[in-house]
Amino acid sequence: MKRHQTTILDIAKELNISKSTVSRALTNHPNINPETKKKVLELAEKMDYQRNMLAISLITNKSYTIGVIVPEFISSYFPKVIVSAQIEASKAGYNIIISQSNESYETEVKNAKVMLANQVDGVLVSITKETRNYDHLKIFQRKGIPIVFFNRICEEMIVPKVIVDDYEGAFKLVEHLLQTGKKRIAHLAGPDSLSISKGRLNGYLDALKKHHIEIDEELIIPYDLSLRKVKIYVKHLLGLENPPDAIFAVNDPTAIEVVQTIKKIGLRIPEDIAIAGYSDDYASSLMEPKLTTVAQPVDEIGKIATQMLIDQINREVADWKATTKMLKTKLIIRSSTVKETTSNPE
Amino acid sequence: MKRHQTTILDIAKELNISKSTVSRALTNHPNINPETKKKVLELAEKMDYQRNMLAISLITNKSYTIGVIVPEFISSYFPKVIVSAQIEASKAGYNIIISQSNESYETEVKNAKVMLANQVDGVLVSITKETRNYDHLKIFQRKGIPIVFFNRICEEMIVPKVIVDDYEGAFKLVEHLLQTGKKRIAHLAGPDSLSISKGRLNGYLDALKKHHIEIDEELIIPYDLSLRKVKIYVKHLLGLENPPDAIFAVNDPTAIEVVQTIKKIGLRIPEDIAIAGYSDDYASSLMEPKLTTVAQPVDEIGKIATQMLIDQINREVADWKATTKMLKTKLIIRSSTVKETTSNPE
DNA sequence: AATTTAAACGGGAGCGGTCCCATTTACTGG
DNA sequence: CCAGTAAATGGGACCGCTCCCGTTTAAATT
Repeated sequence: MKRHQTTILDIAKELNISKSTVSRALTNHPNINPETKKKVLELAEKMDYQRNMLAISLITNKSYTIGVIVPEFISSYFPKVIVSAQIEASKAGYNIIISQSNESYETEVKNAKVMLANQVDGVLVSITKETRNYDHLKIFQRKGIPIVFFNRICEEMIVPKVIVDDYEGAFKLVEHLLQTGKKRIAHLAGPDSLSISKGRLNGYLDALKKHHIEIDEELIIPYDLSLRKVKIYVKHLLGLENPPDAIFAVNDPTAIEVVQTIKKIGLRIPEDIAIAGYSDDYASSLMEPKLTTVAQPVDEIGKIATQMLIDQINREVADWKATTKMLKTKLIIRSSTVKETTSNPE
Repeated sequence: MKRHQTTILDIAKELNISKSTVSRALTNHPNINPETKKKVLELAEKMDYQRNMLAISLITNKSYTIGVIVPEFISSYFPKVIVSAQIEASKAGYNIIISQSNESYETEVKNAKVMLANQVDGVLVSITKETRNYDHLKIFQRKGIPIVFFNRICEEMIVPKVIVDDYEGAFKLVEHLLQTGKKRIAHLAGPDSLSISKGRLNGYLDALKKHHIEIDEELIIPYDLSLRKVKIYVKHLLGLENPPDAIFAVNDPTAIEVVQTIKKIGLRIPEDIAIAGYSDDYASSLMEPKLTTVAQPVDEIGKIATQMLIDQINREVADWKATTKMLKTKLIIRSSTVKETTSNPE
């Protein structure tokens, strides 16, 4: 459908002035008569004038747009981070283009190109579980477009990152499980292409070591985050001759799936088997039993990542400090690991 | 940070040809020697060339970008619709700019202007609970930029809309409650600026009428979707001399909040009081008791809305058929309304 | 009165592409 | 051998705007 634009030239003609003057009125330029300015602004309003950011961005080589690339949109984690990022970006006058990769490397690559083509001033990225090649992201670096990773970072790229202390979070969680008397703690470990998986796995391992629990490789299940497979793994674990008395899943959606499976089988949670997850999803506090998990400061993650990005954008030259900001997590103990939470007055 | 762009002129110089020829190579124009084309494409790849969509959009007056304006991002509803919309848009070569209004009218207006300034080819809109003035959306119409509403529509604008049969969904739900023997069904009704609220309320009223249940105004609570207030309303309802034996909340997040409140008070669900919601949120099937609700075909909504929008965009002239597509809902009966769902083999 | 100075505005190049209209080159047929 | 034609390329206007530089006008200074 063809559409027509009101341009500054239309305003200029109507007022019998030059487009330069109109431009000055619209951009708060000092060299302009306040009366002329007033006239222009009024007419602009009346004519439904909207500045064409494409033209402006083309000239100024600045789009005031930030790209956000996230792997998925189904868990509550990324939407929450994005809301926070959007609020922060908005404060600095930036808009956000969001794209979700559907956990597909191909889609991520495509989305990155779109961001490039649309001249974003910077990108906030969390990679998919499939991403093992980073060329599509390194282009940003080569072109001098700032990039900040959060949550699912790319370790080999030396750029700013915002993460949480996954190691410590997992460590505390596993210690908690041990304190409740559990001895055989299984772990559904995420793909080792993701640093979060590694961090959580190492926290798990070290907590066991610290408490002199022998590590049983049988209890560590490599898992690619496909929820469909959870049921199989759980049944496999329960079928072992020496089955686990607790399962620590790499994230909450997985833990929720584990709980559903266990409930269907008929075991009691947490008496027969305790379950814990990671990230404190929206549903985790609502389900029965409520899920013990490690909460991440989602708002802060979105806020800080955006601040770091805008900071980079505003820098004259690229000084690759590339600080990695690591935030603390919080262990949230609920009824999936302890029989009755101390009565919960609220 | 200053950055440099590889332009078609760089390629042209390098190859000693004109930028017109380079352009032809890059755009699959027929009038070009295949060998020249090959050379150009190879060099472009080597030089990390990325077409500048800003420049292209400026000329062609087409951005291949669709704006999406949603009121919130916290429930799973809108993210799901957006994922589906993005997939559909992508098929047609369109990208998506998403903005969420945080249920704030002001933010929605701002976001609409951003969409305009960024020259979107069309917009997909679901309004906030506060929106009562539609000038910021009518601008799109005036400028000939197609707009399609979904879910939270603007009734007074004659444009394509994608909705579900809220009336019927609520009707069936309330009939179900009556069939389980409930007699005094309360309704937490949404703001009447939203058509969905009205549809659900009318479904509720008509279902009661059909079954000759007298309507008790006391049981209909006007509610502005602020979850914090739910607790107060529930306590108020329970404190009535003739309290309800069922509560139908206008949406799932509210119903979930109702359930939490009732559980804390100590009443049994559904024996003492049954609870039902609307939209089948992610958490609804996980909580205890599982929530009876009315499911919406989210994937289809996103898909159809996007198709209708792109269809409008591709039209030569605006022929305001403005069809409203109404989709069917599905009643999902769970344990918040019936004691034990018939054992659930899966 | 002549000159300086500042305020306000106009003109035009150019951002990175597309696309129309020449122009050049090579090949065909009479 | 030359007009006619098609294929391939070049040149340049233009999309809507910013921004630099030059011009006009009026007030201030000497």
